[in-house]
Amino acid sequence: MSEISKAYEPQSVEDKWYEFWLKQGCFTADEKSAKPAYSIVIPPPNVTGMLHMGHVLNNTIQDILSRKARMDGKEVLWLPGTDHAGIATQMMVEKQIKKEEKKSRHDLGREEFLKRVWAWKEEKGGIIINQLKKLGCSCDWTRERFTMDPEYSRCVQKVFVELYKKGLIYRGKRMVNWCPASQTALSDEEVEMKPQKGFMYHFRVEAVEADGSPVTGVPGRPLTPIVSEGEDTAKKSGPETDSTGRIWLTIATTRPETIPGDTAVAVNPKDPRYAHLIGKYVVRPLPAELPLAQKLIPIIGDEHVDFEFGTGVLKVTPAHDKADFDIGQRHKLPIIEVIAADGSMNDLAGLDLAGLDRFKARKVAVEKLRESEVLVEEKPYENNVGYSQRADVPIEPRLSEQWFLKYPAVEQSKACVAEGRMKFHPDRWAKVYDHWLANIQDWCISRQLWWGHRIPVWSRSGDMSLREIYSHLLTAVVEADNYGKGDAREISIRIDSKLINTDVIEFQRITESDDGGLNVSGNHQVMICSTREKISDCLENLGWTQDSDVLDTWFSSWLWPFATMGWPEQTETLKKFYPTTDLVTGPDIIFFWVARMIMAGYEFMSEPKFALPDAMPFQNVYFTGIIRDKLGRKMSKTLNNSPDPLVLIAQYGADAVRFGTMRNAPLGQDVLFDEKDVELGRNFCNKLWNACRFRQMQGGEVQGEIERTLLNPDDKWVLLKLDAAIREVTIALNEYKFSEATAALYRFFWNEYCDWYVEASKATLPRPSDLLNGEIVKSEAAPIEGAAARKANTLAVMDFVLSHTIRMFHPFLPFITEELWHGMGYAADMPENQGGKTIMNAPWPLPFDEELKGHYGLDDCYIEMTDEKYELVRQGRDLRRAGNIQAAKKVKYVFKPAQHLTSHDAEVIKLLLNAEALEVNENFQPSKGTPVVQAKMGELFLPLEGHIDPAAEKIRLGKEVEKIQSEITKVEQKLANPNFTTKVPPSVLAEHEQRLLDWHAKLAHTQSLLDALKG
RNA sequence: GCGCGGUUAGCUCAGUGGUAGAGCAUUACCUUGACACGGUAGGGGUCACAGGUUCGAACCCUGUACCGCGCACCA
Repeated sequence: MSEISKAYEPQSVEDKWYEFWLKQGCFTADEKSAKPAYSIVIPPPNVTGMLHMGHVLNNTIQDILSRKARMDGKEVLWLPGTDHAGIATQMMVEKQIKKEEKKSRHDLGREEFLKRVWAWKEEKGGIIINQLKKLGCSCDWTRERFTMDPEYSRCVQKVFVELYKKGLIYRGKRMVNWCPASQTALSDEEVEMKPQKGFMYHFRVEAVEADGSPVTGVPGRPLTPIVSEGEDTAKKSGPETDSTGRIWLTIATTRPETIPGDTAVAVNPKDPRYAHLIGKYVVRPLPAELPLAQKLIPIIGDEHVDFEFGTGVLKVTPAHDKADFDIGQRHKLPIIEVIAADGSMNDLAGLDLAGLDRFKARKVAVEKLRESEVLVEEKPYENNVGYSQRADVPIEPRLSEQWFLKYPAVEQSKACVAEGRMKFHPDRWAKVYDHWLANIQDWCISRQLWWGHRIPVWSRSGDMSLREIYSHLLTAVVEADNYGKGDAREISIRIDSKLINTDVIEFQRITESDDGGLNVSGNHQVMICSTREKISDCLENLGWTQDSDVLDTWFSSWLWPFATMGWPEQTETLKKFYPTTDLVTGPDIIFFWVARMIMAGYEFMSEPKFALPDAMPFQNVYFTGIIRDKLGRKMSKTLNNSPDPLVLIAQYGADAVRFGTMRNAPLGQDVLFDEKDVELGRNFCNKLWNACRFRQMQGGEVQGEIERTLLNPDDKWVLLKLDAAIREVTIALNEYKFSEATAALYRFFWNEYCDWYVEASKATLPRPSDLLNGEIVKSEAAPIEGAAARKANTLAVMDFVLSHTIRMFHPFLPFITEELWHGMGYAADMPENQGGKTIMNAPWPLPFDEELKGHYGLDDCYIEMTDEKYELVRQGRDLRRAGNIQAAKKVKYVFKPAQHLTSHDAEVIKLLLNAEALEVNENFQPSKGTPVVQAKMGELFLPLEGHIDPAAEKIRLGKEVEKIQSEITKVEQKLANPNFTTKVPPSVLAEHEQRLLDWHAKLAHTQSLLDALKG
């Protein structure tokens, strides 16, 4: 670092070193290494995603952990990659095609559409990876994975087959969460409940006998007037009788558009108001055009009905409500579907509603009820409605044929966290996790999308009628077990056809020919395919068609920790790096991803061949906070409150972005991001840069050896402070407290090293003006003899502190520290693999042991002594201000020491006070009213006749006396309490007594000064 | 409804029973041998509220209020 600029300029430095690291293979993990392993798998970002502040937070933490582990001498694997992100990516490409070509994916067809998505992926897939590189992430890019890589896809297939064979995966017609916008089923986790303002509608229906004739002989209250104002209908509910003696029931609903799908009304059998009507019928008001016979639906009794709620009468729509579906099953009710897949009403909804969107239909249905004078009331109502998280539209509970998974290894997954073998940080998430696991429902894993892993199931519908397909599941599953394994270039296809009572198994073989083609042989025919991907073609030619659905994205990412490492083989990588050490992720995907990965780990890594004592995928999970803007709002595209990290990096440097983010990211709390923090990071880098620049300007080689006999108290002070910082930072990092670690480093480096030590060091470093041809010719601090040695020793201490500090900063600030490590010459001092090549492999600083402390005489008393000296300086500076003396004005102080003062200390005090001179005089007799401060070391005077402002001095001393007195009162009150003096531990008592003495002494002194001034 | 966090300086947050802290912002002064992306010194707090335990509570306990989050959910 011969030429060093005044301010740190990150841009060129960052690119230079990142390229260096890559070229040198510094990030590449060696699975054969003898070093202990440390591993992290990245939470794979969406392949087409762009880096946002959440990624910055997340990946900076992972990088800090990885770099720290390397410095601890571990063999580190940080395995990167991207996720195909089914719905998100498909939606993005569909939107693009719509915009550019005005076509839907159906216009293009499945094959063509998928080509487009792949093309999109090829184009955009590298972006986020490059952005991570800009941030400085030390991922092993040679092992980058994508969840739709061929090898990864085979893992997904194999897992599907295994779970299917175990009976954990099944197909069924069930109520699912249907997203009418993306037209696919969703898992429960993808549904977000949101409060929504709407209306509660009350309408009445007539109770009739099975033949449609009026129910008679039941007394009831008079009919409620249509639209009662300001009264609570619920309280008055119960059957009502009109003037002709007909009986009416009032029903409350928020979804009148589903009335055509009602197949019963339910009351609680214990409800005295209605129980006697069970078995009768009501006339369903919609669709209006149906003949009476088709409008009759039964009144049933079901415990599910809460008679406190609404009117106590529940309309039952089995096709469009989960709870209603269950009631329908219990009572064997017919199911009438009235809402189509796209959220519009179908023909069964009747002439008035058919074709309308569900929300439009709601309004029309209300109108119809009003027209036929059965609408009793319409009042504003807020309830929770499930929204599709991705498309942000209300989901529709819908009956459809889907694939489900009964979660495997649930008990093991619960136990590993409950028993503390796997640790969550902060640990309160363990409770959330446990609660979720205790209540999980089967996972709906099929999606009606095109982009994703297609379900590896073929069915041969052939001549069967549609009805038979539903009741007789017929399945073929491709087994990929042996696929791609060494020389055995063949796979077997097991066609596993399940009828209700019989299993028909046909067995076929596909072998790979030398030219890479595939030969399929079976009991029927032989065919040749040109590529591996043509398996499905073979099957289709044999009369089998593949399920058109794809798997939920999370059904592939739950395999991430081992599918990226070569599973199902027992690879060297798995042997070395599984289970991974740490997982760093946001709590928002604790169920989507973390919990499922744990289950997958236990399910698929428990095989004996993996020889694991515990198959869990990671040992620690660190949950980051959610990153918000400085007003506490979530960052979102619509609010436009999310800064582009790359712009910040360009503006402030990657280190600044990292440092600013980490400094503000306490464990377990959301991060309120403010660009000010990045500015702070930049300022800090600049400070680090300039502190090194100062050292560099003193010239000379790196001073390796510290001569213990030449250490002055300031040296010892800073070395002890360094030791404390090493301890503090190391502990904080071990506990994942990144903001504490950065705060401790910041404090040590800025407030201790720069503010005090560097300033004090100037006492032993001659000014440029004291040098002539490089020789020290003049020094006020000491005789010329020994000055050069003292200077060298100070530089040695600086080099020691800086080389340790830079290393501790490296995980946080990788670029600037690498630059300084080399520039300052510290790299040259180290063995090749211990930091000689790169700071990445330099050893993490260890706290000093007793031997080292003893050797250098680092006794804690130097902290105390030196703190007293600095306290004196602080007070002396205050005198200057109290006397209204300009900071730049050189003044002379007089010090009356309590004990002997070394010439070194005198020089330091003089320098730190920015004094023209410091006269040390044990017998100093100040003139009356000379400003003075009293410290443990002695009294410091500022004898500047003519410059003192007696009035200002009086005010200052007056305030001082006041403050001291209030402190005295506090302590005296405590000591006056007999309970205190008798019950308190002796050390605390002694400390209080000493404190009181100190305050009294100070008071006496200050008071005398004040009196002198007055007199 | 159940559960989990939070409430400390203008802002963002540390602070596990014994003298209330940091950064930013703010005020005054200062371009002093590296750093104005800097230096020095200040001002600023009934630690949400109410009880309790204790010689002593920001800290432990109980309750309340408000903010945030998760889970469940009634038409």
